[in-house]
Amino acid sequence: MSVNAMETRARMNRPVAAEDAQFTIGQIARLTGVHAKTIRYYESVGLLPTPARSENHYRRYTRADVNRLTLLQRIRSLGAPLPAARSLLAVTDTARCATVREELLALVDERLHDLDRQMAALRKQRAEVERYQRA
Amino acid sequence: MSVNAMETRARMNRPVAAEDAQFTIGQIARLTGVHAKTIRYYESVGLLPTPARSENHYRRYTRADVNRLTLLQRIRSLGAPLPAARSLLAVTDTARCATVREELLALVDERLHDLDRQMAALRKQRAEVERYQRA
DNA sequence: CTTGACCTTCCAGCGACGGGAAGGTGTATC
DNA sequence: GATACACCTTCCCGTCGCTGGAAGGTCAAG
Repeated sequence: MSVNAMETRARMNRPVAAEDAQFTIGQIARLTGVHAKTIRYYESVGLLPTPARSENHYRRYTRADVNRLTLLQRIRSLGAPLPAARSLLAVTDTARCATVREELLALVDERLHDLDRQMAALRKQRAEVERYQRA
Repeated sequence: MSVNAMETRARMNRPVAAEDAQFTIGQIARLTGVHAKTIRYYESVGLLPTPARSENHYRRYTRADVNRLTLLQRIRSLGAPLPAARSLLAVTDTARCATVREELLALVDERLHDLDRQMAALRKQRAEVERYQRA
């Protein structure tokens, strides 16, 4: 079955308004760039809520799930371990937008700092290696 | 037994010239900053040669082992995976100093490049997060 | 009817160690 | 000599964040 056919079917099975459209796991995988396997894993460790199921037992995801997964993916790309991602996602569930923004900025800045330090150390090593032959 | 006592004993057991002094695993761990566990692991996967043993079955390491381990540790700190480290160490076993130096420099530069790209991506994300609240 | 793309569950393994058990060895101190 | 303690040995299991693969169900198209 093609992606288009799938999306058509999804719409046909449940005639819904655009904002609570449903997606299969493969569809949100393509939408977010996160592998289906990884999505199931995130669910298994409680980072994503257990989704509703269709009659054929397929997972059905909503826009909200897509958003959450997108945010999760970004947090992960900052190098934050899953426990940190978990607590940050917990914040987004309860707190205001500004708080989330601050936490994200803090995470980004911390990571930038970290990379800075790594690069400094590397440049030192580079100089050392350059002296290596002469020594 | 203290470290000093250990070193004393090592010298007493085998009266040797300074350049083929022997070390226990704990001693080279302290010298190189690599955990004893990690050293045993490196040996188990063939990154370090199987060392000689004392009569009490303790591993005995030489200056050469210390050097190799130090190099290995540096390669690892560049983020190279163990297979890459393995092949680079293989180079050091057979090739001339200049070759090793070039390989190391290539590794460092590659890593620096990588970090650069990461930082650029992060700064882009940062800008996005800053716009996040206003949107 | 078959092909093929999806989806499901479950179990195994990766890299690079780290923790901890169970036991041998060495020195220092009582 | 007994004991305490640091060190060493092998062994096997656990970690993190997935990823692969087996074995099977479901759907649409040719």
